[in-house]
Amino acid sequence: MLSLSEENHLKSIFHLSLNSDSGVSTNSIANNLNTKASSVTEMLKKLSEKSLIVYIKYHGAQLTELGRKTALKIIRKHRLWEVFLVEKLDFKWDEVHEIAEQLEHIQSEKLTNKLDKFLNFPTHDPHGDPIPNPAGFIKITPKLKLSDLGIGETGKFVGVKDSSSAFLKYLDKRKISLGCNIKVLHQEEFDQSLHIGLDDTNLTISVKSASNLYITKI
Amino acid sequence: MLSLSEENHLKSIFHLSLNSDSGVSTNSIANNLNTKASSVTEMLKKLSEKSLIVYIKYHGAQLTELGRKTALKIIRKHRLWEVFLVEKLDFKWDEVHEIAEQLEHIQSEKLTNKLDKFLNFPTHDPHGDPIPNPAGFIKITPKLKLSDLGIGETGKFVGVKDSSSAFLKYLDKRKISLGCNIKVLHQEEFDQSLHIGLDDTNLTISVKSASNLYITKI
DNA sequence: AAAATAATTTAGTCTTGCCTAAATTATTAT
DNA sequence: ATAATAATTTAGGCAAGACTAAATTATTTT
Repeated sequence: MLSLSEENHLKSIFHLSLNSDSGVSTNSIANNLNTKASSVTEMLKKLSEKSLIVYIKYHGAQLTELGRKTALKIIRKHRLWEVFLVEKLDFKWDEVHEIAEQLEHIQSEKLTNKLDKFLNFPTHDPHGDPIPNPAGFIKITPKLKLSDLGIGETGKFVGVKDSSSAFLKYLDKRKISLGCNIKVLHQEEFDQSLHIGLDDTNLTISVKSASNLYITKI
Repeated sequence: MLSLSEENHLKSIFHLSLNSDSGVSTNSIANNLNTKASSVTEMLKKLSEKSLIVYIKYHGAQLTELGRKTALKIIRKHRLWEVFLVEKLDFKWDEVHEIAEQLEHIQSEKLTNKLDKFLNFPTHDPHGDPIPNPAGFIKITPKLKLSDLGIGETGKFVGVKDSSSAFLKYLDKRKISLGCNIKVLHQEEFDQSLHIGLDDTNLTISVKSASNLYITKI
């Protein structure tokens, strides 16, 4: 049985290792968990003791197969609970993260699997992220971006890749807000910029922007 | 924000104070929480600091109004989650306690109230215990006993008051098991013993036994 | 390649919540 | 009413998980 802190470190390492194939640095974990590097170092030693990570001093951590499965089981719970909160309890999909952060630590495989069934075995959470199976297996597919849609298709805007304030202001000015539906109307040939339809307005955005917007197909 | 341990101590004091109108003893709490008296003493000081209990050295603890409300909010969550587990996830009502012990500590009033609504504002949990309202108000009614039923009425057996092994053996021998439906068929005049109908058999039990069986009406 | 800078680890401390053993206070029995 | 027993508290310790400051190792710059 892992402690809450151990679980959070594993999860953090999992998420951070998606954007880098070498070891995950102590600092990035500390930053991710709002804690200090020295605290992370201690935890890395502990997780290493438990064969959940490979930890080489000064060179960060990598999940072992066991660690990866363990992380994915927690992530499975997180995402299932998010689906529950949105689909059954009518939460907005941007309100559920904090609550799911708590629920993901509830220990009961039976509960998780019954919840899965109750939700009719969903494959993705409300942010479009895939839900691992009971054994902690997941097919990692790159998240769908607006630029991946074809002409005529519609997606719901569920997240941003680069969340720099410049980009967020850009979205704000254009009234592109989380949760809104975006239809791809047309693509310019010369610069691949997209003409898109929002609720009632149409506008044009660059490929660069479009590939910064995560969406789920509708 | 209370720690998990603080919440558990409050809950324990609440439950123990139902069976005694003076202060709840240190030892009974320690016993209830599978911990040691000395640990409880420390926690009582802390809860007292926070105005959740009135604690007089060597004379146990009593909940303040604030402490009582706080305990009842936790109990509300516990019982709502139990209803969820049984009604929505198809758990057996005797499997849910341990899981609800974890879920009751999830912090989000919004979640609790949305869950309440989703469950259609249940008034009792699967064991027949009443569910406090959002403000932590509860109408304490003595739990329904088999001896409270009238002739012709049926109840589902949901718990025992005195759980001495003698009594449990008595039940076992008579094949009276948790969850079974019991119909009151007739009452003897001279000793008030009850003729009851189980699934397919009939038998007679004393008033004493009948008032040891908690039930919910059907 | 050495110096400067950044990242990481180590050492030492703190808090929470638990423990055991000893001391103190309440209760019960004679 | 006092002695014996039981309950409770105090004192002192321990492990987990966090922190700061100092020491060490990596990386970057010149």
